[in-house]
Amino acid sequence: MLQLSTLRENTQQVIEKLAKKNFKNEAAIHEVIALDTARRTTQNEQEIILAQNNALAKQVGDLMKAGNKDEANALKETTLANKETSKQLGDKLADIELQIQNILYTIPNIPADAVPVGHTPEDNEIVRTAGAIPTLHAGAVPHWDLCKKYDLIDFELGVKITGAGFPVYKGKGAKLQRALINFFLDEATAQGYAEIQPPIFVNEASAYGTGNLPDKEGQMYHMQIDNLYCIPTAEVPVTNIYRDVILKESELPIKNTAYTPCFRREAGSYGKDVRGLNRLHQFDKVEIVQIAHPTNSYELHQQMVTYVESLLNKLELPYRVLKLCGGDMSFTSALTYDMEVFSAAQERWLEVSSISNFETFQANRLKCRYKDGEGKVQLVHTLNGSALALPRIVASLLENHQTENGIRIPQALVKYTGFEYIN
RNA sequence: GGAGAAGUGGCAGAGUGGUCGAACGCGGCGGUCUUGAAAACCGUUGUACUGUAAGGUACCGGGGGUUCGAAUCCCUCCUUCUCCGCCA
Repeated sequence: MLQLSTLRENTQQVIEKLAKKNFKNEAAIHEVIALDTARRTTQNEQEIILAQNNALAKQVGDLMKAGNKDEANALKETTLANKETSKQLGDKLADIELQIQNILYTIPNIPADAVPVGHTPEDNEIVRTAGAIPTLHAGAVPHWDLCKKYDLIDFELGVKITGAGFPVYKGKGAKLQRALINFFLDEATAQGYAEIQPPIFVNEASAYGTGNLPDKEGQMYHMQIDNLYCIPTAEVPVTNIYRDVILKESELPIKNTAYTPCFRREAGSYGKDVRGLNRLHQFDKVEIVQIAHPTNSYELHQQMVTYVESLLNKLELPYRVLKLCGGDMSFTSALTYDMEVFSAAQERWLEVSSISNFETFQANRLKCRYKDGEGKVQLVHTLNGSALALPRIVASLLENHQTENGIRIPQALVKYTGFEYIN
């Protein structure tokens, strides 16, 4: 959620910058500014009446004490009339505030200057490509065939137990999952990220806090009986730790990492995008989150990218780093890098991580702030990234490292799997 | 799930209808003293909105109500604690 002060003070600039995100609803911005003016007028009117009533109430008290009942009763009439007016103004104020909030929820974050112009994924900027794309042996197959061949992941069994998109990991497939989770957590911890194990269901307030509500209502599983949501990413519970918190400047940056299962309804996905491990309803992910000082958040953002690259290098996977264009970025992000690995048998790039700086957009909604040197309260910057999402890593790992004699486990992972080959 | 008790500032803890944004203490910050530190002493110390400012308004778990006036009374929800039941 953008700050009203930003919209009010830099209206034209904001409109121009939002064009890069294909946001064309200028009217909404003007409307919200007008509503804000109305809000202040109304609030002022109400506060004058409230102040008057506060004074009158004191006088009534004094008169009663003095035994001057008639005069007290006369004052009471004014008070009661004021109360009625104040109530009406209060209702009007609440209505205006609701309208303001509803509009603010529809305005996306301002993209950073570094964000490339563009509308589709084709317009994303390839920052760099690294790692050698392997030449597979004749007869190499996509990961879904490998899963079946080595009995690693059973998709049909998942359908029986739950439904499509809920695979069952078996044997070395299950062990590989556990190995990757431990590997990612250990690496993150070594980089100074404090490990968190959060709840995987969150309440409504948390879902609003990170902006999953109301924007992505239909994308989350919802448990109506207790009004809880299954998290689509650890970002939600971890970032909400800092909801309504005022931090000390010296505490920044806060670095957290968490492994959680993630749940996504993925309504509207179809075809080759959902084949095998490419898109699931339940998957495992290790997330990294930073709560940062605004002055160095972009530096930290780069460090996060470098860190995720180090993971991909250790897993010996070819990857590329994309800087997302305005049209492909998420609603809440100011700058996003996507990491894609090349899945050699499918011969396509798969997104395995998305690393974003939200600047104050999320912090404003979360009310996560810090107190600066002068004692003033300021919004923090929030950042997060996957490090990493498992399914597509597993897909590319199986495909890229397949040999005629089995699937080779990258050296860095062997101490976690306990085996060097899947065969 | 049943019965009872309680939720006040960073913490601890007073306050049961008006003068309470809230005592006292601890902690934090600033200062005096000291070669330095500790101790002691003095001062200061919530958030938001609004206003150029002075100031005003709101907030004592959340929401609603009674009253001229609510931290204080009533309703409701949430949370915590104690006991019982159930249970990985």
